[in-house]
Amino acid sequence: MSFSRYAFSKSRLFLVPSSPLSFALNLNFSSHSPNPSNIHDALASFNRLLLLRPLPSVFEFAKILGAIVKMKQYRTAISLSSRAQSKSITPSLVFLNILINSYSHLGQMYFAFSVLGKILKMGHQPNTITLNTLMKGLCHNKMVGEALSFHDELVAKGFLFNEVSYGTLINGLCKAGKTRIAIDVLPRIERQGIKPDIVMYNTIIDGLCKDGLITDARDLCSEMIELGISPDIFTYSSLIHGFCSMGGWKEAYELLNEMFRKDINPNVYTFTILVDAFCKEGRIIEAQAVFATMMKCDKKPNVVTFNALMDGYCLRNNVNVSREVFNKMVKNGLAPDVISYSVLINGYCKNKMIDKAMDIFKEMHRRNLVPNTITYTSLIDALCKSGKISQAQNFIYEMHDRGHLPNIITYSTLLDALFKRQHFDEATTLFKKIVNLGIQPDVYTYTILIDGLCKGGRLNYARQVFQQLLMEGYRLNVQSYTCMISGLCKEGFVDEAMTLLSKMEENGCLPNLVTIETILRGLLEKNDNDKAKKFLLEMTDRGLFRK
DNA sequence: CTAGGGTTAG
Repeated sequence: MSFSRYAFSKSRLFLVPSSPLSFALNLNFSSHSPNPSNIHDALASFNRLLLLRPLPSVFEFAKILGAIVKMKQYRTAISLSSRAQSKSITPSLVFLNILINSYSHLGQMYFAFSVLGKILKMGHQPNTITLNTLMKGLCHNKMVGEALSFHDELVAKGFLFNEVSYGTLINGLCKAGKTRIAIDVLPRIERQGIKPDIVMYNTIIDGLCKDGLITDARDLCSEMIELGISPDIFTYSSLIHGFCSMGGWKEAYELLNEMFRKDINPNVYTFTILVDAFCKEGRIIEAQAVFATMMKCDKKPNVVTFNALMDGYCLRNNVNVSREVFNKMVKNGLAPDVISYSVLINGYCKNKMIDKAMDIFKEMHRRNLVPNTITYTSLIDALCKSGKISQAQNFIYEMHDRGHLPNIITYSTLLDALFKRQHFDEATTLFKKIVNLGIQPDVYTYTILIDGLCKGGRLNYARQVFQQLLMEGYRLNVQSYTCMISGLCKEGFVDEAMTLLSKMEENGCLPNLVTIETILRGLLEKNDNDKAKKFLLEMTDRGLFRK
């Protein structure tokens, strides 16, 4: 795909959204801060500049725009830039680069590229920052392939990229789940005389950790060290995160000690990773201890830290304490975000306190926070589970209206609800609808489907789906296999269930206690007591009852 | 005054 049509598009396409009312002339002549640190000061400075005669240079305007973008107020940056331009400020390259960044953050890549068009039309030469910003925008908006073609197109025209360019592309690839391709980038850029640096290595190390390939991540880290690049706080945070999420507490602890030895002090990221990891294991006491240590080290917890802790309490069904943590965060001067509210809503929902959840939902509206697909999904799940299907349906409509479309998790929730309420035909129809919408079912969806079909007396249909998935080599998990095994046992096909048990192990999926119990029960129900005894002994010998 | 890496929710 070529981007030339973006780059050379007519400037009439350069439409700017209308200015938000929020900054209706905030003229504050007394505050004379050259580096505004809050949005009101920034707006005031900008307005002041616009009133000066002669008009200050574009440099001054770009400086404020840069500060506004650092505060993530992209819409404001865009509005201000169009106001400056309407007052006959001629935008500089830096000014326009900032604008590209703002559009990219808002997901408006078409406008971002029309700014590139404007740059060319004005006779500016786009610099590496311009192009890197565009590539980053494409990557963040799920267009990594386009970012790569854009890069190739420019290389073909003789443009030279730098370390930041490749750091951007590598990150885009990793975040798109294409870590292997990201790794292949390293030798390729070396041939162009660009040295892989610590950012690129850290990005890939993090990607490998997230793929569960912690050994590969460690190997890559060693490779980096051999090249004379020492791991930094980013490297350690990613590796510690990787180990924690796989239960490798010993290794995580060793890495932490290694950090201390090297005088690399944990920061808010490192601490939050630990708080979160302990919370997810249900070890809330340890999470609290990390939190306390963090304060002692004079590292301030941020919203993310508080959110992780709140979720930890919710996971232990302690939604009231979670709410206290929420209040504590506010007392600490932090502003709860969409995730804080979603965690609380989910906590109340899981405890069947839907009214409380709805109160929080309204409160978040009052704070001008916009619920997203995840927030809605929690509510929909709770409503379905308590039989309030029409209310759940209303939320689905609301999601569409607000542009937060249901995703596979939302649909899986609905599918589960329909099966649990034994609306088998509606459930089957919904599954077909999901596929028709082009939404890829995940392993949870398939498990819900197979389980629902089995329990709905449609074993043959379930079998068919399962066979299909096995043939496609789809990575099913222990729950999926166990559902199918359970369905087979219930209809008396215990031999087939045992064949499937071998099959799952062949496919590298170990049975758990539920799987074994299911088969055992199947055998006993058929009065195959000898077989049951033999099976039990075999499983005991293999140590499958430990843990 | 502008560009790349690590933390949270269903």
